[in-house]
Amino acid sequence: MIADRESLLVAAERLIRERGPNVSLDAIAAEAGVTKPILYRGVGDREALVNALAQRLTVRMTEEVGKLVSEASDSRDALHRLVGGYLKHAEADRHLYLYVTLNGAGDDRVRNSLILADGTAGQFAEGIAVYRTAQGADPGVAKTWSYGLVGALHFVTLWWLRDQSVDLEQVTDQITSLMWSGFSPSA
Amino acid sequence: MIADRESLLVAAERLIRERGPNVSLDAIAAEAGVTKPILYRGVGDREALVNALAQRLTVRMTEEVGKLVSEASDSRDALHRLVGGYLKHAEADRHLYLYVTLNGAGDDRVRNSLILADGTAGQFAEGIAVYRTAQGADPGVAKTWSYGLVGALHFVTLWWLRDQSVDLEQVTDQITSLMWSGFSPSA
DNA sequence: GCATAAATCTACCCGTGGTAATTTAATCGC
DNA sequence: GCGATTAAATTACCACGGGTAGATTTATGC
Repeated sequence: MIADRESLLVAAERLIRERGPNVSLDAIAAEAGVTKPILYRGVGDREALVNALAQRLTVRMTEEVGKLVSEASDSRDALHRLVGGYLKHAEADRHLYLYVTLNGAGDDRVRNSLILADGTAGQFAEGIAVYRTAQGADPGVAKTWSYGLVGALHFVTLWWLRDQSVDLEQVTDQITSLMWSGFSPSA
Repeated sequence: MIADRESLLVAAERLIRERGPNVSLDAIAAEAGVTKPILYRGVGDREALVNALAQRLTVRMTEEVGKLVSEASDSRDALHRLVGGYLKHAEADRHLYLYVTLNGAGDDRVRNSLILADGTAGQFAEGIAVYRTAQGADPGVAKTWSYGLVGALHFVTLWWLRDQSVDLEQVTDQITSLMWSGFSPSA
């Protein structure tokens, strides 16, 4: 079995989907039909692996959610589709989503725990800046807002994946409402 | 040196503040002047320790932030004070904040990563439900919103602690604006 | 003062990330 | 085709952290 970077990452994704987010590097290497040092040569250490998987997950989610959003009738509907798409994808790929997002154990805990967020927030920030500029509003909030939105989405996702106490549509509506209109009673 | 639960937790907090969030249970036990099994007898396993520290941190933050909020002139000002107080406390106690919030490595990653959030979100949810009811709005959003707000606050905090690229007041204003008025251009 | 009981500590096990040393495979020269 | 050299992989190991059983000390009762 060949061991280029791509096949290693594919094997990692396959194993995580199948066995859950608690898989060792040994197990991943074995799944790829190689041993640990080869995995290291191909993708680097654990943090590098998580980074790579995060990037791939981000690309897929962005692609899928982007398609949904592009068919939206207006901005609020776009946000609604984004939220729903995010939740749906996280649920469908929950093990991988958890593997990528929950990795606070390294030396630099903050860095690790923001691995997925950094990528996602970057995309958000761009969109927000453009949108705000078009609205004649201050685009300086983009960075802060993007982390806030990603954080909100992420925590609601974790909570929802764990408890599943409400259905997808309801959560989507609720969180969309919060993000769009905020907490103020005017809405 | 005595080794009741309280002194063990105090020692843990002291060591984490001093040495950062990457401290072992061995080191914590040593700081308390005892050994690991005693630490286990007093507070339980690692998850129990994190839980206990999370609860203590939550109590302190709630107390401090609650005082600030109680002096607010209106609801929006209350939210603004809450956000600012949260960020300030997280910065002042950053190591402990990181230790408590970034613990996704156990068997149940989701559970661990929501340890602080569950407590905080619970408090939020109560307040939200009351507030919404008073406004004649649906209080059913409380649970979802509370996780969303905590997530937003948490991620902005992590990002801000890491980068410190904007000052506290600015971030506070920005995230308050997002939470209060939302993403919609009407604000 | 001695035996028993209760507390603590030392020593160990296991799993995981990361790497060095050993072995296997492949290439080159003849 | 065959031996020597080089490149590749594998095995074996180390370090470290969480968790616990067994050895040791300290305290209590007679």
